[in-house]
Amino acid sequence: MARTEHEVPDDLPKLGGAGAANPFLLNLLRRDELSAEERAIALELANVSNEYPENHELVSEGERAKFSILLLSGFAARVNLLRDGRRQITAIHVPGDFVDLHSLLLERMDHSVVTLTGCAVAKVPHERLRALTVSHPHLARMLWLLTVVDAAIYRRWLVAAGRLTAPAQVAHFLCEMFVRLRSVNHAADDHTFRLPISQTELSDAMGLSVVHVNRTLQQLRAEGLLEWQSAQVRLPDWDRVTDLAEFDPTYLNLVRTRR
Amino acid sequence: MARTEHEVPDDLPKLGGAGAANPFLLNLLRRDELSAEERAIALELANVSNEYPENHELVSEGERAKFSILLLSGFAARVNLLRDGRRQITAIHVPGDFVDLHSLLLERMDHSVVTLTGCAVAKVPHERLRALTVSHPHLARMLWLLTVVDAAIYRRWLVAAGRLTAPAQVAHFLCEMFVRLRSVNHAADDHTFRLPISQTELSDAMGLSVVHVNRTLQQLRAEGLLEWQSAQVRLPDWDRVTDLAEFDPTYLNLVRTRR
DNA sequence: CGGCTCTTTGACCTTGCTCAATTCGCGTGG
DNA sequence: CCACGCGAATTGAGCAAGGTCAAAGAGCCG
Repeated sequence: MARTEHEVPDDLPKLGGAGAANPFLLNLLRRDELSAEERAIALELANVSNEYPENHELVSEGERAKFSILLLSGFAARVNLLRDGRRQITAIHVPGDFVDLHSLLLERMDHSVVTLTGCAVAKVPHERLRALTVSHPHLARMLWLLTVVDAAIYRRWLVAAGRLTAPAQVAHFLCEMFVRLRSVNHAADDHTFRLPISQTELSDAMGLSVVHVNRTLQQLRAEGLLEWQSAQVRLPDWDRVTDLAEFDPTYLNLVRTRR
Repeated sequence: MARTEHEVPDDLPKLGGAGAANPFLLNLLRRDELSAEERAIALELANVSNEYPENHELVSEGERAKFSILLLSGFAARVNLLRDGRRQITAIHVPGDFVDLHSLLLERMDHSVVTLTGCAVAKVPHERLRALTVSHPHLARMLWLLTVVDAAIYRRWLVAAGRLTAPAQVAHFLCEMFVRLRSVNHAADDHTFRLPISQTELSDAMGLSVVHVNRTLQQLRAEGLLEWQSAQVRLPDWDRVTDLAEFDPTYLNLVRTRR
């Protein structure tokens, strides 16, 4: 995880114009170019949308899914429950994430996906996706890429959980959230963004206790690395916070290249 | 992670006959049926093999890979280094694993892959794989599946790291290794298998200190859950060890179904 | 004005870490 | 055959990060 550069690339293209409002398309366009036809299909996949309230189970453990869920607005979490009721959140999903693409290939869900806020989602039938792997291989590779980026994020969370102190781990998470949200135009350049998750949820994601997360946040605040009030987060000192977290955004693959 | 059944399916097909000796083909055949042509291609991918000694860096952090590495024999690890030299192993790969399939879609490697033993590997050019996504969509989906299973394993490691005690975490790892090795015919039905990794490597995978891993192993031994001498591991009480670890093999997707 | 959820605090405990030293297994050269 | 070297496994002692339990504030909505 040696860093060659700390900074988020300041040359993140603004990607205005058609479809820029659609976070899913944006997610793809950050990483490769798409033909007009591919863009049209992507927009169509993200078209029909259902609304769900906070705390709704979008995907249930044990089920055999018939469609994959694309998150258009709101936040969701991948949750694993333990016998004694404790839980681990293995991923936080933000607008534009194809939350449940994995289920296309998994025989049976080994975890559930829950909304953390009200969410608008598109449900894409697996048949449709399977057909795309035949008719549009490049677009299919882009979807594959999304799952591979998910995997890269898991790896980074593993590193953070295994080898960083609590403050560094939390800082790493916040840096990641900032970069991911900014890539879909949900974060401002001054490192401010909306993060509507409770400390309990954060503690489940970090594998820490709520009490310790609370104290960790206070510590980050005291060191001038974090402001967080009523779901508004700001990272006032990006250089120091990325340094503490050993954060290097390479793993997010926010680079346009042939895939 | 509620378990519906602890046991590894005892009906794991033996999958004898042509190609059964090839762990990569086996890995695919455990999860779906393949046409004769697909089987031929899979065998061909796993054909030309290079040998590397222990502790060889197969993939280096920062590089732009031009081929993916398929592991035919031996053990390898995905490694992330931290600034201070500490490291986290995010995955252990066993024979048959398409270790580095992820690099097909990643722009630049954010971690390295290192052999833990002598290894025989096949290097598959990315061009070849990209062509397969066009010419053989189903086979491509099977490769996609392999990366999605990798992701499922990461998630499970996250749960174990975040919410299990050290003994349970280590036990979970050993259960997983057993099931994965058995699926490529590298483990016996009496829960014995060869696991040529040092306690230091295990500690890097678990995110624990070597000292603590050593004590944890002693504890598992004392409780009659583990025998481990000179790279031979045995789990004498499968029911109790899966219970301790809350191990449920569903996430490994060792089920033949349409993908 | 409750009632509810989320955040914060205090006190105390325990898991797992660090540092440092032995011991063991095993291959090598004498 | 045996001393030596070396990496890996093991042990001991003391410490610290993070957990648990329980209670007290804060913010928000009906």
